[in-house]
Amino acid sequence: MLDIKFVRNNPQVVQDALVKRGSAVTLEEFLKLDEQRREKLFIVEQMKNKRNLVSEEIGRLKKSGKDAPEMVLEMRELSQQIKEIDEVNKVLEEKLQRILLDLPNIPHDSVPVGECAADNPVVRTWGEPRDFKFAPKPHWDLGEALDILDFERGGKVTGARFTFYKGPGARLERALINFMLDLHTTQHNYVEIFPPFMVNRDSMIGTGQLPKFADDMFKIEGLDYYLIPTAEVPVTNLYRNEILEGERLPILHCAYSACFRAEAGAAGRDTRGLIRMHQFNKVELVKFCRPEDSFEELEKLTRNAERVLQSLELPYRVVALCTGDLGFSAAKTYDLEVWLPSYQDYKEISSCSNFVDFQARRAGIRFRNARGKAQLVHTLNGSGLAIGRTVAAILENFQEPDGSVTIPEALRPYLGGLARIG
RNA sequence: GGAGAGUUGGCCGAGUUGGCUGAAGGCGCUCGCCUGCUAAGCGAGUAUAUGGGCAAAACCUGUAUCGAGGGUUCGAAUCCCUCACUCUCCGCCA
Repeated sequence: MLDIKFVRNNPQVVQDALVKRGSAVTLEEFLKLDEQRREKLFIVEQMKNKRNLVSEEIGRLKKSGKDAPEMVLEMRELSQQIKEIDEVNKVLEEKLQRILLDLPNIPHDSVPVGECAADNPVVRTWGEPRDFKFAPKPHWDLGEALDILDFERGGKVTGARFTFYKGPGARLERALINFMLDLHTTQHNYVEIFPPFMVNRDSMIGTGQLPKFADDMFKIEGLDYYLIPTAEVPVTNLYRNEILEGERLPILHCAYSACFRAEAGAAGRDTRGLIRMHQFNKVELVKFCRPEDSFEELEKLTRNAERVLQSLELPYRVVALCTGDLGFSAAKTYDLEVWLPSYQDYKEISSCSNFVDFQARRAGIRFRNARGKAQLVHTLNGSGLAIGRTVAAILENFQEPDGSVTIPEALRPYLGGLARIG
């Protein structure tokens, strides 16, 4: 959420940002409502001031044994008027709040201007896509042939975009989770969190999923709880409505969680394999830091996520999301894209973002600055990494002509020394 | 699921015959004084949000906030209703 005062005083800056994002939203309605609200607020607060003063006076008179029926009568009427204006104001406030909650973050100055993913500049590339001397298979074929992935039964037992991992496949998934958590906790100083996989509405609003993206989420029937689309939600909301001691910053957390996404609007995309599932596993990195440090922390966080791909010897590239492709809450985002032979392309496996104070304002996450004043923190997060897509990348990039798959060296200790599947 | 108790400032904890209580007292913290050092002592300060003064900072000022929402009242931390959460006992369960 943007600062209401900032929007009020810099409407053109906000409007320009909306245009750069490719949004057609205008601020006219907001500015009009805001003006109305402040006008009414000023009036009603003066009325309340009068009521407070007169009520005190009535109290004093009563204490000294006197009565003041005409004052009571007058105040009764005033209170009625206050109530009416308060109701009007409440409606105005709700409208304003809704508009504010639906406004996306302002892209940072360093974000390239562009319309869509095709405009995302490549920042750097690591590793070389392997030159296969045979026709490489897609991971879904490899997985089924090796009997480690079972999409068909996933469909039977639950539905489309669900799968079973089996035998060494299941262990590979588990190994990757442990490998990544160990890497980030022991090498990068993140403190591990194991979060709830369901959260309440306030948490979803805090990180920006609600109210705008309700269709992307699975909601628990009969409760105001949602399955988390990423561990970012529970972990960022850990400190919702708290004022943190400044010395604690930056706070670094990593968390494994299952992630649940409705994938509304993704019908027909990535229908085969592990790439786009309703349920997938992910290790997430989350940071809370001082405003002045956040862009440097984003660079570090991105490097931390890259380290996973490097350790697994998976070729990848880093792209900077352009203004048109930037997520709703983000001020700046780097995507890590891993090479997938089946796509003959790089495919997103991690998204690392700086949200500046956008989430912190929604979630009320603050710290005490040097002057002892409460100030909003900056929040960041990034996948470190998506597990399912990592499995896909390993299967495809490390496949052998006979259909077996070599396990990257770094991962073998987590598989009891296993060097090859199949 | 059944029964009971509770939810006040960074923390502890007063306040339940409604009326200068944004909130006593204590602890903690900050600054100052004092002091060979430390400790103790003394003094002052110490919430957040949102409006106005003003374009902004400092500052001044209004309003709101005692789990959340609603009600009664001239006036609610205090009375009433609904909900959430925490704790204890019972039941059930991994």
